[in-house]
Amino acid sequence: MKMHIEFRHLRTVKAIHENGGVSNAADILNITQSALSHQIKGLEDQAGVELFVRRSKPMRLSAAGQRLLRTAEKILPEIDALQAEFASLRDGRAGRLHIAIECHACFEWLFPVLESFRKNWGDVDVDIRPGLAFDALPALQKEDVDLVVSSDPDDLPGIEFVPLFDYAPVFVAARSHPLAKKPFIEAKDFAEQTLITYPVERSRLDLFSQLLIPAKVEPKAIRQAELTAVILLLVASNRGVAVLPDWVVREVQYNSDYVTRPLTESGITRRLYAAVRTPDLQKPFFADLIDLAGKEARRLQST
Amino acid sequence: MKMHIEFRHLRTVKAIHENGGVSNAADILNITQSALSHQIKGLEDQAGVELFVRRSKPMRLSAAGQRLLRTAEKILPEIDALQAEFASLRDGRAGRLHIAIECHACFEWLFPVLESFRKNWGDVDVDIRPGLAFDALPALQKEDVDLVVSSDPDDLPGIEFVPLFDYAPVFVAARSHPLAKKPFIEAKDFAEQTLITYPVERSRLDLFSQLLIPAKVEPKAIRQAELTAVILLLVASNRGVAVLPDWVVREVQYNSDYVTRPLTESGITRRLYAAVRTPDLQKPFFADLIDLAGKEARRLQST
DNA sequence: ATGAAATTGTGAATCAAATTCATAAAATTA
DNA sequence: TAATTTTATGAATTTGATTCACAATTTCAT
Repeated sequence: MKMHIEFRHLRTVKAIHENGGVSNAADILNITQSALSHQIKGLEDQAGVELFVRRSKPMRLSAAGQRLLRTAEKILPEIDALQAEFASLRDGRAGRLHIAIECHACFEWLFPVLESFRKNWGDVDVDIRPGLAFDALPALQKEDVDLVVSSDPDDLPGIEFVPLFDYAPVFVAARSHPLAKKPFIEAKDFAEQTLITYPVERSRLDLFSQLLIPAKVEPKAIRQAELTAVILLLVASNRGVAVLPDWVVREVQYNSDYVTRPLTESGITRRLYAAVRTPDLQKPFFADLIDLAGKEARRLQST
Repeated sequence: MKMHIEFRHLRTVKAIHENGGVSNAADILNITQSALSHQIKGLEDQAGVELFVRRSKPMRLSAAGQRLLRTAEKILPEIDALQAEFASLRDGRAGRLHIAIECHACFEWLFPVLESFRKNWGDVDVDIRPGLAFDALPALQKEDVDLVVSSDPDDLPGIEFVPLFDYAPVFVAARSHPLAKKPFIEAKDFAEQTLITYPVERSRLDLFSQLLIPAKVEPKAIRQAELTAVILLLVASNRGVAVLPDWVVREVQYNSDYVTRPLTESGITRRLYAAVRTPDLQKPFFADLIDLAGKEARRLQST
């Protein structure tokens, strides 16, 4: 015996309870009284349980019926919420914006951006997803995430790279460090240095991809630190040197015992992109986020 | 545009997610792949939202689809639980046993009965419902409660009165009370007494219905107390006299400064009944409760 | 009380929609 | 590139929910 409870049944039971009787419920539900009668009979037959007491005329819920009502009152709002969310998802007021950041320092500017974003778009499900920094772009294609902050644009089908802002990776060392005397830093200068980096593979560090790998230079040692503040602390106390985006160093002034120098005589410039699926660019809250990100970036640059 | 999400859709989405793809899901659900394809298309059309990403071949849930999955995983167990409860309700392992007690002192023996009952019948929803002591029998007929403990059997259609045990309402007074000298108490003895009773209408007190109303005797004063222990306390300190079931006085020996005397020379005997709806008598846990109640009553009587 | 009104139940007919069948189209794997 | 797997589609079929018409109860009013 297979039982087939459907939403229709839950709505019926709820309506009968709230309006006292099948006839009234039928009016409310825009359906025939006969239909409800058949419906209830079918449900009771299949459940093998009496859902209503028929002693008195406007019939009432039995104990089992009341149990069913409890479930109905738990489930129906859940579905209504879902419908509402789909509706506002259709007209662009709601959506999901799960962000993966390849650029390890980007928390710094992303956080304030998301704060103001949430004020405008309360129905958008915002999240930052760390831990998948490696293959973020495949995840973007698979809709596991919705936006990737990256500085390595790639020509992928269905993926758009929107420029956010430019920055310069700069050399950071303690004021007392020998290299602090140089006006700019070159690849070979790193050969004898202990380098402090974020704990990511070197191909995704600007210093390596732009300078050291092409020049085939290897630092004397590499030490890794998770947090920007810790890196700067280590640098200031002369445990090594680092390369960080200029705006990071400018923003996080925990300590002034270090100096910054450009990389190479002309300086290196990098560009940060927001990678999104092409159709998502139409969605208003994506446009708004990218707009906000640009503003925040400009604010940081001018500090 | 009317959208029609059904349980079928929730199960489909869940199956596609868990088995990776429509084909596998179709096998699991014992349905054609074609049916699922149509089903999904219909759902996406009506919801106006893309539920799946079709870039790669075993197709995957989109962001919106994942939202739907969350609801599915919340709702489906709810329905499964309901079905399970109906199933065990069918074969008599589960049910509801909401008890109304007209007899105010009956908490005393009912509580230990329910304690052991719960051990045998964990799936039965047991409750004592105070506050509707007045029209408990109509509530029984309407299935608002399932058992009424009463000492006034009535010939109602569909209601059965099962005898539980006999008891004698006895007179209780302080040892120093003048009436303590009498071997038994008569109606006229109450004329000059302050009577302490439970706070219920007098027609439902044994003393009035069996003795005072027929004899047209009115006590000098009436004072009400909620708890048996308090009544006995008041009696012991000579604030008045009371009439209580014999087993209550025997059980609750808070204080030995009072004596009991029979009402009338021959004593009054009353019988307590469990009123239930006739069909419920077939249910095994009803039989068990009545059995347990009898045992407990006998235990009390022999104390 | 007794007819009138309202409420619920039932079988046959109807109608809507879910599923199947038979293929095609597209993607993945060997 | 062929073979296999996965998904999509249109027409036919089947399922089952709803309506219609009317019967059976119960409640309400006078």
